Amino acid sequence: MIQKQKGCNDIIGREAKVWKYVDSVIDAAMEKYNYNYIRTPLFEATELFHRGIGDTTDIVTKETYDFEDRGGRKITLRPEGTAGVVRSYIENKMYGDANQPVKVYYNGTMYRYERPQSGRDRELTQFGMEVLGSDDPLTDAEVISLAVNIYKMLGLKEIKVNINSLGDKESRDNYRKALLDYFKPHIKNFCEDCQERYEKNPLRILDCKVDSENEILKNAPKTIDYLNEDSKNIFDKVKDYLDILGVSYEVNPNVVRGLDYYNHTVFEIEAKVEGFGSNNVIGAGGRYNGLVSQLDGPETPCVGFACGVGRLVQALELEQVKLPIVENIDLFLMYVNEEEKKYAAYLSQELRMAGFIVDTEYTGRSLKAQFKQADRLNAKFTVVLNSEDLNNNEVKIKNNKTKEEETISLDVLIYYLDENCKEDEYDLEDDGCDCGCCGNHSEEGHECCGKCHHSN
RNA sequence: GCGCCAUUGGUGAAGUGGUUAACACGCUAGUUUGUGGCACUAGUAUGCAAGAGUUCGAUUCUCUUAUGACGCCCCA
Repeated sequence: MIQKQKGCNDIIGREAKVWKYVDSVIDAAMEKYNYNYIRTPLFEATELFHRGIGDTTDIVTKETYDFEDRGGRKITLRPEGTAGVVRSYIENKMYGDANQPVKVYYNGTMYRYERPQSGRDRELTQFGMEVLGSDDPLTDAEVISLAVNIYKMLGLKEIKVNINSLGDKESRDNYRKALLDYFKPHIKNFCEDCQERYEKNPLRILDCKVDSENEILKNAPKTIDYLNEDSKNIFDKVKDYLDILGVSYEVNPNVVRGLDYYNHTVFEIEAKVEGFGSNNVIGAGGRYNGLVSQLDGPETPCVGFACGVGRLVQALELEQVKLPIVENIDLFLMYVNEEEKKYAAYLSQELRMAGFIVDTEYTGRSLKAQFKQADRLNAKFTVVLNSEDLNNNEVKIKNNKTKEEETISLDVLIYYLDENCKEDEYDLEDDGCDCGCCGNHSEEGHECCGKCHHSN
């Protein structure tokens, strides 16, 4: 048997509906903030990621899917979304667009050559947004609040925003130097990995798991103490705007993104869900003012955010968030003989065109088994087609919930369904909630009926 | 890249170096001349991830590979 590739997943059944729903919420939110959907290729020239992400760490050298195509070109499956968006921004000369800044969002699969473990797969889906062409701290705040609002609209309750600032290049360099000086006399007492990090990526010592309780680590210099005047002002503005947008956050000096291209604002969003362990960071982002020019574009300030959809779905499941997912059909058509079957085929087509969700029997099962199938499909109504009834231009329709059966004229079937199914749909969307399902259920002081899909 | 544990029908699983691989759910059919969901009866893995080895004999022991779970490295 041919199995799926390591770290890849088939998303099927109810879970697939959850993904579809999450996608629809993302689309709706992005539309409100006026971010435009962008699709870029799944694979790009390897060089894009080498120059974009930088080859300082293991990431680009060991953890991407690289291959040569038949023409000998070096290709890499995209491991993240930003590099492709920036490439497209430059190639399509979006810096010349009348509308500035350029606000885009993406939602698609990424590929990372890693050993799978909890919350990490080789094929993963990320959505994210980028604002290119503005250094206004309001864009930093807007990106963070948009991310937070998407989580809230989905009904995620316990989320925490950690922000930090790395400052501009000068601040970053000063900080890095201070950090190296600080750790120099102590590093030999740290774990092996940290000793290596000291050489390769000293900022990451700050979130070492082994040495996290080490007093020396706890008292390490903080990025925000090394911000120069400009950087400090920018960070203060970002915090101001976040307050105005109603986003609660915590300044966490240990948030340091691994890549070189980040400067100024960096942030991570955690889902505080029981059983999520160390994989509770569901989204992260920051400002990357140097990336566009690094990829041969004009000097362009940018800020962005990305979120792993898999982890997000996992968080929704762990929090047992109720989602408005339709798992029923309007009508199941049953029959026994060939004549009735033909009519079932005809009628199902007509009703589908009229807007109803209709299914019928395809496996030659007994009537008894067909009823079971109707139950399994959660059919609101069932019809057993009967030659005699059909000759009288009639049909017996049964409400599968109340078990009441009525004989109605075929001519009014559509109106009958229209009336009775519409009501059901209204119930479903409304969920009996009077509060308007505003997505603010995690806000303090907001009262909820407790019946809608945002509550447990 | 490193480590650790696992893999038995459609599903949850029990089990053993030796004949027909428990049990339950599900599914299909019947009891019910075309109205189910209950009940009862019957059927439902020539098969224990794949390949190789040890053995008279392997689902069981050994090795290799694949996949899954969880750690480490790394984390875009």
